[in-house]
Amino acid sequence: MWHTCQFTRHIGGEGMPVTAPEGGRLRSERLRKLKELREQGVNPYPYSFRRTHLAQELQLKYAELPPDTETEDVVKVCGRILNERNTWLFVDVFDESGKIQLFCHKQSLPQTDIERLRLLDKGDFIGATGTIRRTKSGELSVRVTSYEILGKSLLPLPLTWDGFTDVEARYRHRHVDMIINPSVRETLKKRSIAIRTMREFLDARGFFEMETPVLQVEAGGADARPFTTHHYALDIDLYMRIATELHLKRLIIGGFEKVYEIGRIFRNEGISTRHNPEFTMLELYQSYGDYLELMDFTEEMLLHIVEKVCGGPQVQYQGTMIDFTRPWRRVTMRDAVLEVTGVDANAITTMDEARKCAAELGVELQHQETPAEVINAIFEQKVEKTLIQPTFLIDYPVEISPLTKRHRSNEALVERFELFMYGREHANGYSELSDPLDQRQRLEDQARRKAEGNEEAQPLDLDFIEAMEYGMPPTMGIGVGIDRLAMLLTNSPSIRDVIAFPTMKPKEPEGA
RNA sequence: GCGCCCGUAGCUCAGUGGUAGAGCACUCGGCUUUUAACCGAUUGGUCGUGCGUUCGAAUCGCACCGGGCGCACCA
Repeated sequence: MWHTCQFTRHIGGEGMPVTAPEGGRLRSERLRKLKELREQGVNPYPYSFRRTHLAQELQLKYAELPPDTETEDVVKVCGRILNERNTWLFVDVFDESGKIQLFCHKQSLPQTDIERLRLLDKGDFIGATGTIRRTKSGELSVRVTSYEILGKSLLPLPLTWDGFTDVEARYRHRHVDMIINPSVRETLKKRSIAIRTMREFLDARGFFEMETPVLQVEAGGADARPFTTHHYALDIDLYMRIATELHLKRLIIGGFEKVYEIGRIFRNEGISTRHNPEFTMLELYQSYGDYLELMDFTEEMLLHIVEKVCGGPQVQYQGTMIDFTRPWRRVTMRDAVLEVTGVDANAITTMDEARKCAAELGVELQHQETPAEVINAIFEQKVEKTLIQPTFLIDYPVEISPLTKRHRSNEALVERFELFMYGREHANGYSELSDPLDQRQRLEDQARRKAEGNEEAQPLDLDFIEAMEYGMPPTMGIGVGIDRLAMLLTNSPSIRDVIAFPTMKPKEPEGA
């Protein structure tokens, strides 16, 4: 797309020389104005501006000021010009808080300043000094007595009546998207507040935030394909982490009793409205707790965040009310599958029975080796989408949970839950396996399967197993997908909406 | 990885085999000291890229690039 190429060339900054492209007429106009400003001795990129008020502060402070009223209150405001009317008589300036109108009348401004207005463009940053007034038509304004350009823009913003809606252009030029579509900033602000609230919640309970390695020799702790990278000095390939689990548990072994990390995770898998190759996950571990206590803890934490960000225990997501009021439903995997499909996991003991059952339900199978894994596949393909309100699915088969403690009353199960909302997995928690001999056996089993070609089976992390042999307390641990939580809290249909700069494939092939 | 759909001016979109268009934006002019998203004129395009079919391709075919949605994988 030609227009995108132009953006890429000038904003994308892919190391290409910045030359005026063929047809860069709009940009040329602005370069002309920039030159003219400099010739007049005006620095189009000055160093600072000290404002007295944000736009929103003025709107609140003068909310009662009646129309067609002048004051002598002098203020200084600054922001980006996004609209202009009546040949720069009225100028709409936006700062982070909102809009304030500038009133640039020749009675208040020197002639040179009036003439210089024609060198401004929509998109420029401006700082203005003047008195507060409300116009006849009711718009709160600053009657400008002096102004200065704070940053000249060279590229035109898509400030048209039709808006800026091209999805690809919006994601590739997110800074433009944020300027044109304020909801983008609102969404990212809510995400930020959610994460801040989460930190405050955990810090208030005595947790320590930790930072564990991103670059790893073996990427363990989850079932996923990792990214590979290379360290030149050591001349070794390294993996980007797919989870923080194993290192955080080593911190538990090392004597920390409450730790968490809110960190970027990298998984080399498909991209969709619910998956970005890099995403953010909270993982937390607490000694001496089990998965039952952890479910209570999770309810409390997420409810707190929802109330803080959304003002109540309920959120409207894509037309569906999600209610976080405690307690949340807890259902075993066996019961959930039984309810939806009529299949009783306990009645299926052989792979032949399991395969037949899956085929009847139209469930596709891949690496499944045991009936339990087939039941899990049936759950994922048939039951998961039905879990709309917050639901803890509990008691998973041992085969698919190599890091989880066996169920206290059933050897074939583990003490694990996953939290589902709107048919999507949002969190995964369990009573952490702390028996080193059991752990070694289960990871060896995973390693065998990896060797047999299952790329998502977990590797054998000998450092981790050795650490556990020094002794590990009973521990509860959970991972929470921050991006998906942010989607729910902001009613965002795509994960890309809650990520400032989502992963995009380059427009041109490498080396082109 | 698979399926369906999309890519035309800075933005939003028409045009589906016969001279590349509209609105907004930009530039110039007009009018105007309280709203101009006005009026007039101008300007602006390798029609995503390439190869074909054809007298003639934005339009039809094939391949490729990029994107959206759904499926799969997962969080």
